[in-house]
Amino acid sequence: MSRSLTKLQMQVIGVLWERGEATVAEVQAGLKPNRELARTTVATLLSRLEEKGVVAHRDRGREYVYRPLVTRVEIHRTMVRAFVDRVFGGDVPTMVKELLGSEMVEPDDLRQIRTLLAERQAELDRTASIDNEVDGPAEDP
Amino acid sequence: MSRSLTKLQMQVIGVLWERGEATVAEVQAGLKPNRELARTTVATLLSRLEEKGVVAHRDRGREYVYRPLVTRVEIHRTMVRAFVDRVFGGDVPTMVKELLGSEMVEPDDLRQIRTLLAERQAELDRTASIDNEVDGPAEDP
DNA sequence: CGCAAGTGTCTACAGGTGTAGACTGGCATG
DNA sequence: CATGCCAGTCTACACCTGTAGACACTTGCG
Repeated sequence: MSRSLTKLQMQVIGVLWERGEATVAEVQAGLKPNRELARTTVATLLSRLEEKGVVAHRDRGREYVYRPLVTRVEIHRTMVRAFVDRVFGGDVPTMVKELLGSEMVEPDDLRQIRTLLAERQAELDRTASIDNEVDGPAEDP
Repeated sequence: MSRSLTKLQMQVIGVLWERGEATVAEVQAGLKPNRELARTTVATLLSRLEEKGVVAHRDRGREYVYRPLVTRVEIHRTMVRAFVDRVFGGDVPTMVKELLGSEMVEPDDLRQIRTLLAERQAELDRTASIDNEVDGPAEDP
């Protein structure tokens, strides 16, 4: 479950993530700044997302109130993984390399990324040292 | 030029990248380990890639020899950019965060990424200091 | 010379996506 | 009660992608 979503689908479920839940009209309004879509179009999109199992609705009077069934982070992870597999054969460092070369990373981004990386590394180091007790020494001289 | 490619399209052009150029039959053979596709299917795929402008062919006797018109790195960059825009609204740090949280990054990957990052930062720092010398406080000469 | 083998072309179809009009039924208001 | 607004449903259509069969043409081989 929780397949990859297209840009438009992301925008639609994005409105739901922002608000917690929303009617078709509210989603349509929430999309407004970016796209002008007919109400029925939004309804179709939501129905299809429901078929895919990523959103659900409940009745409220004569209208439906949709809510997301998957979190943003879940979708993100699924999609990043699929993307890296698809395009880079699962090779994350290569992807990072292209990313850094693509002129879409600002110095400030870089700082943030380094921080994240340090955190993640600390985490892994902790795990690794626990592993070492069981596993024996690593290959690093 | 050089839109995003699907997984299958990546595999097809991947054969061309590997070999420099190839006939339909060669591409079909090159795909073999992964997918069994009819010759006409491969031919269709190549024609469509040609329409998109990412490959071209020349005649050699009665067969076509296809070659890539874009490099792997170009495609990678285009696709990473499109992906980050589509899924993360262009927010690279967020993507990296999800990436690191997605359990697909090994300690060794982490080391490589940190190195890349350091290099890139050094590069940006150089550029920044040059800018400062020329640019000073305001941006208008 | 005639035919098999190999090659490109055309056409087709199913499934997904973006987009929306036409249709239907209920509810509020005059 | 009648009428129109508003919400959901159905149907449709164009375009992209994956897949491939039916055809036509060329050429090497017997």
